[in-house]
Amino acid sequence: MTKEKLVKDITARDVDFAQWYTDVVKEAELCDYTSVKGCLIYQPNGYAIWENIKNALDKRFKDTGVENVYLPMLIPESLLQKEKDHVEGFAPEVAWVTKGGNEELEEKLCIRPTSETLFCDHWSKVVKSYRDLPKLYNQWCSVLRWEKTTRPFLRSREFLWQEGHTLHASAKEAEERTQMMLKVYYDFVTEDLAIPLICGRKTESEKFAGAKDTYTIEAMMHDGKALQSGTSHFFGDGFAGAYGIKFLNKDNELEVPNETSWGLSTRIIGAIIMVHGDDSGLVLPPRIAPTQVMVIPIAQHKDGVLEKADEIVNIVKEAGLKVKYDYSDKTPGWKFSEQEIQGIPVRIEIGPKDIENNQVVVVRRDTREKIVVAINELGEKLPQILEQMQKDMYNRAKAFLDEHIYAATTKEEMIDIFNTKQGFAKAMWCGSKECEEEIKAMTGGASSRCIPFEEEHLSDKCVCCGKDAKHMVYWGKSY
RNA sequence: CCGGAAAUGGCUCAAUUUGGUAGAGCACUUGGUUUGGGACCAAGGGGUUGCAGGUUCAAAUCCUGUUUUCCGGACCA
Repeated sequence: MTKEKLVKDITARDVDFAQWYTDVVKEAELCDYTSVKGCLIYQPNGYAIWENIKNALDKRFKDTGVENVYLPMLIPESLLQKEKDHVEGFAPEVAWVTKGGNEELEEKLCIRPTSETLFCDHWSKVVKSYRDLPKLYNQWCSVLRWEKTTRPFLRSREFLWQEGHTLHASAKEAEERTQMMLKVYYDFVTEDLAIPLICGRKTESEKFAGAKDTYTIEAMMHDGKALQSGTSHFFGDGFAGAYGIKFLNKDNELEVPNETSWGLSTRIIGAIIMVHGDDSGLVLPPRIAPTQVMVIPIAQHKDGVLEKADEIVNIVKEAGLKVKYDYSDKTPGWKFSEQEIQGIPVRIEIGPKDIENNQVVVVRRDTREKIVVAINELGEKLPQILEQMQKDMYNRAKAFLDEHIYAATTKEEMIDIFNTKQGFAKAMWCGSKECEEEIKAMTGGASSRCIPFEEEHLSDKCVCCGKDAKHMVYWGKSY
């Protein structure tokens, strides 16, 4: 029973991963398409996941002193163009507003692809003194990037995210903040989403447009491809300089402050799907699941079953868990499938046999393990089961990640890894852009994911050109 | 942006090859029987075929354009 495919209409994951992903998104009713390419409707099941991510992450931000703000969605062209690398990086994918009503605008307005420019413009007006620093701002909003290829959650034109922007008196403080926020992402994604990560610094060519350093958390999807799941950038004083932000320090000298930005988007929902999902649909980590427990009565027409189910629902509620029940006249099998497609972490089956024995059957979504629990112990055991499931999900994904990282010391090994295996490679690198490009070409698209904080010494030479190696790099094909 | 496929009730598809007045299954509504892995019977409601032009006595069907989706590639979070 455990391996059997119990949910129809979902393509098997190992048969066609891309189609499986699309099927899960659709069948779990996470989002729906609209008549504008790349702009999605987040349905209740999908939006609720985002709300939970938002709440959990927002709390972690605020614990570090960050305040929320909201800036406009329109940016004048002249403002966008002040930082050269930035505008070059984003120009190909910005959308423009050129008319207001029937009147042509004198200056066209871009719909924000990200808001560095607006934050800088604002700070250039309000920051005067070292006493005004640091600024620790974040905004939850949507941004627009005119993507050519779109996929639900992974790459849409409009997407929801948070963008944090901070301004500091010293480069050191800004660098610390950059790392601090990466750690916030790391903790959140590994602890709450049960997704294991590789993290480190991006190479020069993979950096954010205008950043001095970009740090990243990278997750491995079930098909072995990487998903950049969150980034934290250190800007130095580049943006601040370009936008004329200055402050007087304690010695009454004019200084340019240092800046950071960091973002995580609805893309992470794609990671949850592709790391934890299976042939029956979504599997949500208990801590982030909008509904943690689904109560399904069996033979509900019989006397006392629904009353007992109500009792169970109350016990679960009192245990502090998010619970739903399904008393519709569908068959139990249908209800089981529905709960599984949607990835609700556990269901509770309660029928005449259980009532007789003062018990319920708790079924874990991830393993389908059936656990018989006495009703008087349910309130205590259920949170333990969910917590165990959260841990098991992380450990399974972590084992998968570890098993799919392969070391390479020669070009041949590198090519072999990406031709015959799914996953990441780790290999030494000389630091040149040319080698990154060559590796990408010869492996069929593997790019450098990051230079990890703790590098291993695999050899003395670059895997590509054979010159002296500077760093160990994780490589992978990515979304 | 390049290559391939597709768009027909809410969903999956048929009818397109050979132009002739849209059909099925699922879903939905009502009634009944069921209920420990997607139940069954009966009766019902719902579509000017993605959009815009064109050819024709006649277009879901042929032609042109366009939009969206899916798959693959280049680009990007």
